Amino acid sequence: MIRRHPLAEQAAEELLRRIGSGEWQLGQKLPGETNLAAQLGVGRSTIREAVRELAGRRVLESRQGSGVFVIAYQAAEDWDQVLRKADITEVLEGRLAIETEAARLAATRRTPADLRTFRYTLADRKKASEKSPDDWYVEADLAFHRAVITAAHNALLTELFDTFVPRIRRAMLDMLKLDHVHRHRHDQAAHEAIADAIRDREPELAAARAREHLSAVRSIVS
Amino acid sequence: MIRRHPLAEQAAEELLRRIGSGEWQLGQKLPGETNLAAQLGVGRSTIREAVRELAGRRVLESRQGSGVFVIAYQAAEDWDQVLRKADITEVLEGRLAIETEAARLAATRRTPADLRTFRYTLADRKKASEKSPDDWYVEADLAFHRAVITAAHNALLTELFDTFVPRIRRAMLDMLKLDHVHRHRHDQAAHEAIADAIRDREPELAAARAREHLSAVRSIVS
DNA sequence: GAAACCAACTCCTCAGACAAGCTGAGAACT
DNA sequence: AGTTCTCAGCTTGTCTGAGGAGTTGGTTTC
Repeated sequence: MIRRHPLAEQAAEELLRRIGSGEWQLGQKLPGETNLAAQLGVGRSTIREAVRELAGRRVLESRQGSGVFVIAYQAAEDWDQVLRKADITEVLEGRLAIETEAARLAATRRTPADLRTFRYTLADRKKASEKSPDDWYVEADLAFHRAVITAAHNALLTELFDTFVPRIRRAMLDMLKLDHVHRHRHDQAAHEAIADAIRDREPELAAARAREHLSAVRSIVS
Repeated sequence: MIRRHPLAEQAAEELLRRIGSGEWQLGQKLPGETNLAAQLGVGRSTIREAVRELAGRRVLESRQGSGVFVIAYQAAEDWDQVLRKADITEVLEGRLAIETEAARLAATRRTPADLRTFRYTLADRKKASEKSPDDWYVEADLAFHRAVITAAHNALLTELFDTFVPRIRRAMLDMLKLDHVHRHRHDQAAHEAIADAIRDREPELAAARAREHLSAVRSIVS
């Protein structure tokens, strides 16, 4: 049998499996390290590393002198993982939800500094849309969109967007390889229109324009 | 309660700090175990546990015979943690974004089964709104809102909502302790109106009603 | 030039020793 | 009796030395 994973990783998986199966309840203590090592047939330091790995994932917590305790039944949703596998259409719909609302909020909360950022990022985006490599263009586009989110002054929305960014970036790069047409034309104008609506404090207009733009993107990929 | 950090945890934090500061770039190799141990003034097994912890958090990856590599600049956002600390107003704005869009999508995608779920959950909610304890009422309310999200048939939005649920639940319970007035009156009607708009395939109406309802909730807490 | 070889690196695992901290039972005290 | 003190025996924390196993890059060999 080929061992693809180190013993410590296998031990961590085994512990996670047993926790999931209800062998140890929430808040309960696991058997001691020496005991576990004997049970799984590995050395004590191997068990320690397995426990440490699950501690990093916030499933276990070890207290010196007391023991190792279960603090969560399952690893917290790894959004990176979820997003990596998610259908790009679903991600775009999530993004649409967040960004539309962010545009609406931004129209009432934007500061002069936000407007300055809009100008800079839009200028960058225009330059990049002309003859830069794809990844520059994508970064410039994302920078503007992030500026819109930031202007909503809601840290939760910003973090949500940042979580989505890697997935969106990959999807955009894939898209650009297939379809170079839509890169130049009305796109820059659509972005400027969103910024204008936010600048003019028009929540509904900003939201509508953001929705329209992202709906267009969604209809390209689906 | 004071909490001492074991050396291995401190070492993990130090490594994370150095990675964040750009000392080692993405994909780059860290110095060897013996080297790092000497640098931080700890034993080799301590370094190994620190690395294992960061591996559990998907920041590092160690390959036997090759070395330890950086695979992410920062630990994936622990959303449980983020939400626990987040301002409830921000969470409600996030929920508003997701749920409004979900209502819109649901109006075009809802199945007969979804409509049945609406009827059941609305009936439960009505019953619970009359004389059940607070936590029943909250669960019944959340069940209906989850049904709306589910009817959008977008797994990402559903997972997003589920991530928010614990935080929303706590906030609702806190709210009900302060203000028992708004529990009965127009609330049930507002929920039924959302369900009706989805049933009648009216995306804009469904979205508007969801927005209105959640805006009302937000204005109560802020 | 290409394949085989090898040495020097890396992480992986184990065992043993001791330190540090917690817990509960019993002794000592009030 | 009730409270506090003490300590033995458990726990995890840390270090070290010894090999095992895999990777890498240079050297030798053909």
